[in-house]
Amino acid sequence: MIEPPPPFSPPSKEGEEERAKKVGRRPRLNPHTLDCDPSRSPLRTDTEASVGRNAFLGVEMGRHSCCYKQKLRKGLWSPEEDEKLLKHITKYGHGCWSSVPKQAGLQRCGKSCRLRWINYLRPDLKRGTFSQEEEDLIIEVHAVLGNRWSQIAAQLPGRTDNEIKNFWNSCIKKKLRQRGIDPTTHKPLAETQQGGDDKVPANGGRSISGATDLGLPSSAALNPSIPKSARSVMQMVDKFAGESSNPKNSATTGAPQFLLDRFVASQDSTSSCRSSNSPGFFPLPQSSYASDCGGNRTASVGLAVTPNPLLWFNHGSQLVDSNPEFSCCSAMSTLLPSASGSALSTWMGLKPVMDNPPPSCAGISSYWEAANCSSSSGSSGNTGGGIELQSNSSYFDNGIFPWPDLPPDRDAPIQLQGEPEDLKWSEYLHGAFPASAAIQNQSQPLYGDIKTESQFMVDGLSTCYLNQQAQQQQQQQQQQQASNIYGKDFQSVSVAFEQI
DNA sequence: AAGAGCTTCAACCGCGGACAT
DNA sequence: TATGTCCGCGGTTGAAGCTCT
Repeated sequence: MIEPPPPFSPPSKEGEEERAKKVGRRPRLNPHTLDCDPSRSPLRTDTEASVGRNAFLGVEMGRHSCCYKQKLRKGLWSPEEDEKLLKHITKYGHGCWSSVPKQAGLQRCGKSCRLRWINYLRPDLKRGTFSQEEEDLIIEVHAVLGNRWSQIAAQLPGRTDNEIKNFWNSCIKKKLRQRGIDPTTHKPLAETQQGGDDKVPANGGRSISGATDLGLPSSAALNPSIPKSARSVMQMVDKFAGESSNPKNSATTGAPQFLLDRFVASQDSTSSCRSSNSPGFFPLPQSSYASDCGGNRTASVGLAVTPNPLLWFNHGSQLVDSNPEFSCCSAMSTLLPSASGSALSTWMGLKPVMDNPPPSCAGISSYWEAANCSSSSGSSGNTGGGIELQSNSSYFDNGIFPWPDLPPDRDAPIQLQGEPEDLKWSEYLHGAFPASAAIQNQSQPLYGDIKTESQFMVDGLSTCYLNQQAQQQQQQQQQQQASNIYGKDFQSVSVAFEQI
């Protein structure tokens, strides 16, 4: 039984209002999807796009190749365009993006369609303000990943890289500076200014040095007495070094070293805190960002804030198996439980493998895969780590999204903070775009190789924000999903992993 | 009331990687 | 191996809306 996607939450006016309220302004009126009443719209209508970036453009330097063939629209999307794209992708999946506009009857390039879908129309998008937990998580993950927005976004279900990037640039940066923290280095501004280089740390762009933060020697990673599991981390670091040579990754060059430092530190100093089957706990300094974020918050996820001076990450230990190499990966997942899927697999070139993930790690395992799925759902496989959710006749034979048959809880959007403004997909189908309702009964794929969007990411990290009971329920669901959806992939990847 | 300046964020641009031929 | 195509990512742009004077 394939789980249906989460209910579609179209961009909601209330969400915008909430966001606007937070930033102290009136809600921005977006006539495209927030409100289709053009009388409210200060923006141009579909036929008014004649100036600036909203104009029809012909061939232009730098345009994507698919844009050369015909005059294509640019600029803001009209409600009609949105509806066309939404209907098309909902019905057929996006397949090859370059063919989407043609198939959907849009005068857009595939790239633009992809962007619109990913950033605005995707059913699993969460709208509204960023919660404090999300904000903290962004900061923490940014400290490790740098400006890898897509990977950061993978840690925040329902958020897009663009959204996070904008949020970072417009809000978080400012906040951090106000707190005396350099948003680039995540170090105190005074320190970075003294160093004379407030943009790029002297260690080659390392955002955070765990050893430094902990007052530990960064050379600890080179300690010959470190256990095998830590050495395998070093191997991963070595592997990462290749990637870090890429200038684009310079901002995060030190992340694995940072992980390694902490791993070693944990091996050295936390033995009394370790469980028998856990390779290590990772002490992290108290988030310096949490100071004015309402001190009582206690997040249940690794990269979140805690009132304690040190964060101790315990992933439940059942994830760890007897294979020290794997244990090492598990340890990494402990440190970065949410980053493990996309980030770590990218860093390390490894994928987590569990043939039969135990309940305790079902959420993680499904997340790992789901994160990749999410981040590369539109990919043609070039990420190497993602699992493509190819369209399957079984998906379509019964209708793409058979939500009317869902039990009530299936219709409840998974929300971090509870956002009542989020419309349910079924409501949406009968609301903003009534014509879309017919989609449910139409289901002949156009392509032989369609990447349907009907399987959006399993909401792995959201468990961090749910209460424990809901968390357990969701983990069970995720386990079920993981075993159902990715069972074959687990098996195949498992074989591959054994060869490592 | 007007407009300058600022903020927000949707969308574009260009690059690099993966893949096909 | 070379070339072309496609995709995804991160940086940037600029319109819309807000605040301040």
